[in-house]
Amino acid sequence: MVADTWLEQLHDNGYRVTAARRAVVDTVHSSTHALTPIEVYDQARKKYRVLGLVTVYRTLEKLEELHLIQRVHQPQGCQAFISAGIGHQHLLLCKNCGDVAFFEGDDLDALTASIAKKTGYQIQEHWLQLFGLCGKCK
Amino acid sequence: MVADTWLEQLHDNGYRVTAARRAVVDTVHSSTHALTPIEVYDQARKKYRVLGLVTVYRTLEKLEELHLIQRVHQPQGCQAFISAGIGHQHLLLCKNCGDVAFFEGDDLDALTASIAKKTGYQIQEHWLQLFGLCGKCK
DNA sequence: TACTTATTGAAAATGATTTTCAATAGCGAA
DNA sequence: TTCGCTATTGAAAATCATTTTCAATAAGTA
Repeated sequence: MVADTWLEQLHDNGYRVTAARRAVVDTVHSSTHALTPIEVYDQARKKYRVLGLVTVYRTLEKLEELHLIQRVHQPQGCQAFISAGIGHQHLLLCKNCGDVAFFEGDDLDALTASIAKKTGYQIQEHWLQLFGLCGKCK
Repeated sequence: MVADTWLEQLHDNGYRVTAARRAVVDTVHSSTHALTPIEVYDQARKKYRVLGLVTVYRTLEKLEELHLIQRVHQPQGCQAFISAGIGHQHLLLCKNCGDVAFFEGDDLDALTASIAKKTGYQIQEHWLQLFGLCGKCK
């Protein structure tokens, strides 16, 4: 299971690898949908019955801190999480089924330079997210 | 006061123009920072003492519905609102002082075409937000 | 001016998230 | 392998933001 990398990261950062964390990590790692804490809880409990919702919150917090997962912002809410991807990536969300695709290769240098000039801001970061319909839903 | 436009819009859409709504509209309309409901409440109460927090929530809801304000997504949270701007605009936020600038003229057609081809998605919308330091803070 | 009814603020209800706490279990050291 | 320290656990309680309920009030039209 590739989720092992996440467990290693937890361990390497001084966190213990427990059955509860394994269930949460497996669930989030393997999902192509952004999951809310409750959704993670429901799915992870199939793997580890006695899991508590509190532990889901605490584990998501640590995974986010280690940049292994990221919060997904959507019109309906911003409580869902998905894998952080590797390197500088952005998200593309299917408005119909909620599936998430990653992409990279956004070159916004020309745009940010122009905006910096116009606004007088020094631009440091950008958030870019696309919405549409995935191959199956369109 | 230019906020009159927003009051007119409320009125034209069948909503009544009340002292409470005037206070909320004035506050949000004149702010260059994204404000949370509580922040709006605190500021608007200086203009209208008996204002209730519930009315702030209800008024923000209507302003958003009329596309006069928009929700601002940030790492610290997504409860803040700011004027919606006019036409297709994006936000540029100062990480230091929280000031918000608007910009337009993002041409992402080439990017979205390329992403669409790679991912098989049909792209419909994009969210773009920049972070940096404003002229004063940099 | 009068009347209809949208709007109000307070209090209660809800829902999500966080804290508290005693019991348990990881995992490094011996 | 066993031991012991202490991070982690789940349940319950606490907190925080937001929404609903409701009777009193006031906007705006007739």
